[in-house]
Amino acid sequence: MHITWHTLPKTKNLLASCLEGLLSRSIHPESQRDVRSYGIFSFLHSHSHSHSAAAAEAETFSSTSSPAAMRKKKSKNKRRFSHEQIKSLETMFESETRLEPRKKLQLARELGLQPRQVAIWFQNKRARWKSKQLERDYSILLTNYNSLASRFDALKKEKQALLLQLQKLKDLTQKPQEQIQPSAQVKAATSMDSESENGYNIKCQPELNPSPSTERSEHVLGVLSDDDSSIKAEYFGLEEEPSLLNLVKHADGSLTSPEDWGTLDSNDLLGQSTSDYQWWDFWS
DNA sequence: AACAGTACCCCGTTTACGTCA
DNA sequence: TATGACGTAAACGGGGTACTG
Repeated sequence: MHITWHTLPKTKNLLASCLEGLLSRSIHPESQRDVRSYGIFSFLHSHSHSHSAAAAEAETFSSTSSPAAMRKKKSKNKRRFSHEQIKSLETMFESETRLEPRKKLQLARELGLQPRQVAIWFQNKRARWKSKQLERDYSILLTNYNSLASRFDALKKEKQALLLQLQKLKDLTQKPQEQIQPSAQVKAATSMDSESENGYNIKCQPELNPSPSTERSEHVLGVLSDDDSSIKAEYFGLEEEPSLLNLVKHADGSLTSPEDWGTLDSNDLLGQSTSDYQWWDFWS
């Protein structure tokens, strides 16, 4: 038997009927449905039909229509699903993103598609949906990061102002130390514990342990060294979360590890930093 | 318990169509 | 009108997992 492109549909139909016969005798009926939607069955049914249909259309249109119209008509039926089919599939996808086998068969029957086509459409749809979801998540994260960054900058400025104030107060306490008697020092020290003029309660303990106080002020001044990344890392508690650190570093639009996104709840970014680490912990 | 067969999933890629400059 | 580039939907293949006999 000599098989050409013209005899191919007939050949395929012959093979398909043979396989149908074999299938009905050898495989449990419940299993037949999926076997029919796979591999050679899918090929024999869909392609033989689509090719013969396309060939028929080609014959119909070749004599009457322009090549462009013919191509349009041909492609319209050959590949893309119709709007009605897409609509039904979308509707079903909204209710459940994974189809039960029975529903898949029913839907395929209703839409005139192969069950495998429905399954593949759902697979592709899930992939598209996931991709869109990633874009949405990224957008949310970026928004959160921007608001957090601006909040951080505001706090940083506030901290600078408070440190200046602290330095002034220290100068005030050290000058009397040199000039005034010890009794006056105690008075000055106790007054330091009271509320400062801007409303912030700054605790200093120079009289109890002068050297740690000095260390602390050095530490504070060290933090003051405009090393934003170290400050941010410390502030956000990112030393324990390298992935978050990377996220912050790359939040300019170059997030490089999308596989980590799934584990990253955008709420954590705000929640963790605010609940576990207060802004005044900078120097306390 | 180990194994083969099957169905389904995800992921990356290919194929083919639709659109636009 | 034809054409090539490009985006996208449909389809495929491979690898993995769960289930069943």
